Formats: sequence, structure tokens, C-alpha cells
Amino acid sequence: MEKEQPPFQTLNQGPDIFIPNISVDCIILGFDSGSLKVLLCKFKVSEKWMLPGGFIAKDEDPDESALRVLKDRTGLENVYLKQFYFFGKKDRIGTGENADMLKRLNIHEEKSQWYLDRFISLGYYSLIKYNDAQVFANEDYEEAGWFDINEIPPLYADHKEIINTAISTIRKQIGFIPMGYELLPERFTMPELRCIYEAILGREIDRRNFQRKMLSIGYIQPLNETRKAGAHKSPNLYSFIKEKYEEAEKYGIQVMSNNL
Amino acid sequence: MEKEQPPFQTLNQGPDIFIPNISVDCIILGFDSGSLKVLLCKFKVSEKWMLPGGFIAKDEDPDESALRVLKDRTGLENVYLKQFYFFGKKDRIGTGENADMLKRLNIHEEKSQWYLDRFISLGYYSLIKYNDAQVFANEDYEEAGWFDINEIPPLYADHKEIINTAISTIRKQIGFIPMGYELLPERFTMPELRCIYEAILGREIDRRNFQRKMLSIGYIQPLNETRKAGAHKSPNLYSFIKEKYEEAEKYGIQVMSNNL
DNA sequence: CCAAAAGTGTTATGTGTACACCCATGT
DNA sequence: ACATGGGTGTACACATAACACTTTTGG
Repeated sequence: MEKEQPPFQTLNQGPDIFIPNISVDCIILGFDSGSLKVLLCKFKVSEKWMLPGGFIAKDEDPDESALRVLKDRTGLENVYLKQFYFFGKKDRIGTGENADMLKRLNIHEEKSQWYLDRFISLGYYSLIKYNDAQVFANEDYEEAGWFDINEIPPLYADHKEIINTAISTIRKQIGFIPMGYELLPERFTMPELRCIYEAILGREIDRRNFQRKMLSIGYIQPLNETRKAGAHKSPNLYSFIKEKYEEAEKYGIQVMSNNL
Repeated sequence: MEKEQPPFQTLNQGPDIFIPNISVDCIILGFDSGSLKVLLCKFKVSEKWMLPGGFIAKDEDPDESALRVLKDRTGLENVYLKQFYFFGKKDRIGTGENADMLKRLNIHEEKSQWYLDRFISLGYYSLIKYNDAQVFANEDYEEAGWFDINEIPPLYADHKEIINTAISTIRKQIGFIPMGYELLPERFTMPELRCIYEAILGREIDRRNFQRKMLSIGYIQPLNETRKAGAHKSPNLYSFIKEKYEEAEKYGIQVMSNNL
């Protein structure tokens, strides 16, 4: 028998090393060029994009499985990762959708039954620094890329619903999530930070009130620098006070009011 | 072979009718005698109490499994039920804890392997009206009962952590959860309603500000009746305006401020 | 009359919101 | 000079928190 190429190798091993009927899907969010982006991937043989995902090895905690997916896709470790919902409806994957994909992927028939069974997906979302991330995909059979959160292409199974649920969960919890700290680079401008909140909340936020509010919390310090950015006043650069944010994360202090 | 009694019948059927490695656990909350209570059950042969739970039948949605557990334990249908977290750490069930229980329950050896495998638990919480609920347990081998949320006995596996997570989730979302509407009977007093919020938040709430706040939202109407309750002024009775609550539930309007 | 707990009113303080105004920059 | 967008200040509405006072009831 010829040596198999991944993913065929990994996929054929499914039944041996992974827990059956359970998958892990990750909403990986990054911020770039003024817009919030989600990382998606696709099998070249398929037309639909998918969330980066995987299965839970028999000796892995679910969080570890999600971290593994994240590292495999972006090269990043020690990232902000939270479970947010599980998706298990019996008809969540369209009839034939998986069978079709397995056929195209040329998975060994005897092993493919494992993938055709029902799967309950554990949903995680992750906030990463776009510029620190690489985007890995096996060139032989995969593609991967960032998509603006408002321009999502047709997705596999219920993955669009999973993204929608992630966004609405983040929206409800936004006061307790250190969005900017996780998504922005060390030095950033106030309009950038505001942009993230506007993308999640899906509405405009008053520029001036936002600035006052963020500064009043005391987790952000102004740097004595500006960034040139066009025919207008250069915005100040700011940085997060790491210790304060870690305190907030640890003790669950509210980083921001819910109804800004 | 003799006819088997439940639960042995059900338990022995596990591998045939349920999805493996996944369980469903329910935090069933009720309000009685001024305190918030959670329904627990126990095998007579075991010393530790457990959350009411079950498995997902191969043709069931996870929500349906949780509703089935709820109906089997309380007789109630159409209840308020929400998923809140999943628990899947590989060491979440103590070594030998399951083996010991299966031995005591006298499960057929060949079938017991199914139960000894890893399980990822899907956590649901439910708010029910205490007085509408019955408490079902098979007298041959089970017990079941209500426990004050502050007086939980030693529990099986990580079930205490599951309860803690449920409470802290409810606490964070309390503004969006129609707690009183689900937990209280049709006619109730303001101190009763306040008592529920105090139990969840784990702190006292100013009696007078609470009353004003709840009435100002406009979901509660005063009835021209009082309830005699001791050597003091009789509290007014109130009822919920059903239509308003259903609107709130449907459109996600905030029922109460988070930082009351 | 007194104690206990319900109900109403008042006030200070803080937060959210709207908007006027000034500043810096490139064309 | 002007358009564009950043930064600061102010004023008002509203919500929260603290607490004084009154009412009802049983003993």
C-alpha cells in the first residue's frame, strides 16, 4: 500500500484515536484593516467553506483539542479561548453533505462510516492578534483564509448558525471580555478599539463618549505618540496596562458597561 | 433469565439506543419556603447524590433528551430549559467511581464497558414551578429530593462544579432571564420575588429599591389582595403580565438591570 | 404600645447621551 | 481655506443607592 498523504492519513485514523460523535469547531476572530475577520477553511474538492475544527483525542480535554486546532491553523499558542455553546441537533448536517465530501476526499470506505454518524459539535471562540497569526492549510487539498465577519461565504452544515451564535454570545458578554486586549497589537488607536466594539455590537458608537468611557476604566494608558493616517489629525496611540487587564480577567471585573 | 427491573433494563440498553460518550445533566431549580432549591437524585446503593441526567438517544436532539429527563423526574412539560456549558475533562469522573457504582448496580459485565468510557456532559438548567412538580424516583433503587442551593450534599463526579457553573452563568445573565415568571406561582409577593434574586446573586438587595425597579419595568401588576404572613403588614400580591414577559423572552429585552 | 416587616418618598451621586467646540493634517 | 476626522468640555436626563418616614398586623 502506498504511503497516504494527510489528511487522508489523519482522517482514516479517526475511529482509533478520537472520541466518536463529537467534534470541536472554532470561531477564530482577528482584527485587520478596520474590520473583524473570521478564519475559515475549505477542502479543495468541496464548494463550501467550513469552520476550522477537529475531534477530541481519547486522552485530550476538549479545551486541548480546540487549542490544537488553533495551533495547527495559526501557529499560535497561549491564546484566548472560550467555549460558548454546543450544537447537536440530529439534522444539523445536511443529508448527504458528509457522504458527498468523504467520497470526494476518497476516504477508505470501511473507515468512512465513523464520519457519517451523527456529530455533536462543541463550539469555541478565540480572539487572536491578526498580525501574529499565520494561516496554515495543506496545499494539496485545502484552502484557508480570513473573511470579513459581514461577508461570510456559503458554509458547510450549520456553521453559519454557529458563527451567529458566537457573535450574539460575545455581544451579550462584551462587558466581561477583554476584546481589545486580545485582538489588538501592543500599540493601537482609539478608533481601532471602537471599531471592534462596533463590529460586534453591529451599530455605531459615539466616538467621544466611547473614548471617555474606555479611558475612565483605567486599563488603558496613552502613549506620547501618534499615527499618521490621512488628511486629518493623527490619532494618539495607546497601550493596555497588562496587570490591570489580568486582574479584570482573574476576578471577573467588568471591563465595560453592557449598554455603551 | 428473569425479567429485569429498570433501571437495569434501561442501563443495559445503553449501547444500543444511545450515542456513546455523551451525557446530559440537568440543574432543575425550584423555589419553595423562601429558598431556592435544586433537584438531586441518588442510587440507593451509592452514597453520593447526582444531578438528574441521561443520555442522548440516537434519534433525539440534545434538548429533547434534557426535556425527557425533566419530564421523567418532575412530570412537567413545556418548561424553561437552557443549555449553559459542557463538561468534558478527561478526569472529570473520579477513577473507579463509575466502576464501583456499576458493580453495586449489578450491570451485566459485557454491557458495562459502555458506561466506563469517558463521558462529556452537556449541562442544562431549568426553572420550574415547585408546586407544579412531582418528584419521581424508582422506589426499588433510587431516591430523589430537593436541596437548598446553599446546602448541597457530597455529589458524584464533578456535579458540584456543574451546579456552581450554572449558578454563576445565571448570575451573569440574570437581567435577561425571566426568573420570577418561571419560578413563582401565578400570584406572589414582592419579598418572594426578591428572595429569588438574592439567592442567585448571593447578597442582600435593598427592599425598597428592588420593589420600585421591578414595578417600573412594567411586567408586573399589583393585585388588590394581600397575604397574611405574621406579625406585620401583609404584603401585596402581584402577578406577571404574561404578554409582556413573552415579548421580553422573544425579543431579548432586558427584564432587569444587571447591577441591581 | 411595641416589634416586625411592608410600602412610599426624598435626595445625593453616578452613568449614559447628545452635542458644541477646538485641534491637527493633507489637498 | 477647507474637508476630514481626532480630542476635550459641558449640560441634561435618567438610574442607582442610601435612608427617613409611614402603614399594617400580631402579640
